[in-house]
Amino acid sequence: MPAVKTLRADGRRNRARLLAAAAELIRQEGAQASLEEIARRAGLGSATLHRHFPSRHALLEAVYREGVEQLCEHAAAQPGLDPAAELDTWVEDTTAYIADNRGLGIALLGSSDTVGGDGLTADEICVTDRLTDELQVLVDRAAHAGVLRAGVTGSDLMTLMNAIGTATEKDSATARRLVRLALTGIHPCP
Amino acid sequence: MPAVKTLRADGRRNRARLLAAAAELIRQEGAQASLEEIARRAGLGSATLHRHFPSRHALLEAVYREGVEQLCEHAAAQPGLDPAAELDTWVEDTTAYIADNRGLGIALLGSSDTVGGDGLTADEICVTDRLTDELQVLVDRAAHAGVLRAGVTGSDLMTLMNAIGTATEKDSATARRLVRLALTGIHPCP
DNA sequence: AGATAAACGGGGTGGTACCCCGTTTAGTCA
DNA sequence: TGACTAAACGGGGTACCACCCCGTTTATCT
Repeated sequence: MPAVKTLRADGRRNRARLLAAAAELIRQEGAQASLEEIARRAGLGSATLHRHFPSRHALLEAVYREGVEQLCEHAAAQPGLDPAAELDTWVEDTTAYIADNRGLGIALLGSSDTVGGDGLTADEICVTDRLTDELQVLVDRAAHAGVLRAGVTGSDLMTLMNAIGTATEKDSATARRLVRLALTGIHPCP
Repeated sequence: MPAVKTLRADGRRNRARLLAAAAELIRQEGAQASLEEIARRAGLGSATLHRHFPSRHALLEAVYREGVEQLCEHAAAQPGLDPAAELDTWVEDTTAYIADNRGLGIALLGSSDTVGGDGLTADEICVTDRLTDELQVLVDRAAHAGVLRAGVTGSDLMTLMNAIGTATEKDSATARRLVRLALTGIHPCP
């Protein structure tokens, strides 16, 4: 059992209901889905939603935490691919995920307002940091293997993924095409 | 004098006031600035704003029409640069413009709802088409010169510019860096 | 000047985010 | 077990927003 965890049984149950309702409505209507409607669908008062998630950003982070965790584990699990392909694949997959899940992009963008809502325990970190850290591992590996252009940072790629994923909402096929384009450049090499 | 133009003198004056107020507030608060507040600053009722611009999208288009026109003329005026540099430069400049002018990106993205609001006369076309057409000229020229990777379309680049510009609002320096990155790819060539 | 249609805007509707504060309920301890 | 206490809840209020109806004002033309 973790050291710090205080949340009453009904609180935990209602938090889960809110997250489920939020995930569903966000899938349908995007990241700007009505918070009132989410609370309504969860069968709870809107005040309860605001108590659990003090901002839209906090709610989005919580909704996507699980998916982001899977993406990161997926990255770590890649066996013997070469560093360039490894990086490219993960960047492409993650961008497609952002495109498919309207809202994650916004979750990543927004001012990462001071963590402290009572929906977050101390040992959790925000999804942005989680993704950025994972990406940095891949970037470092590629750089070390000499297959990364000088000056390219993890932060650059993060912004790029976010940009493309957000701009191609609900069209992950296009997102993948654009990512590949951006990774290889628009001009032929020789 | 153009053939088609019917708008009463007060209508024309108020339309200009609305555009000026909109440009100012959008510069301050971004594309989601309150329409009520824009009308208020223009000294007009909100109904008047909605009559001139039936949607936020229509208003944004009108606000940025002039700037877009300049970008397009700038593209046509480039003298003897080689097609690759010509394309790259324009794409970079335009993306920086989108980043600097919060709202233009959204104007480009949104469902280009059927033109027909009384704020548009028949001979005007939407800014998206204007930019896309200009870009296509540069793309064709580059493709003809053999300096464009096969399969790259104007639409691809348009989406990419939009994505990067929107994701780096108010930070055109980063926008330029990311565009250059995307144009040349993240891996070294040989 | 008078007619007529264009343009205006006060004010209504229905929606949203966010929060106060009295009420309910889970957890605890004798 | 029952009583106590703090956690959690939610009805309802405030303030804002987009959007529109419809009676009033005003430009334009003859």
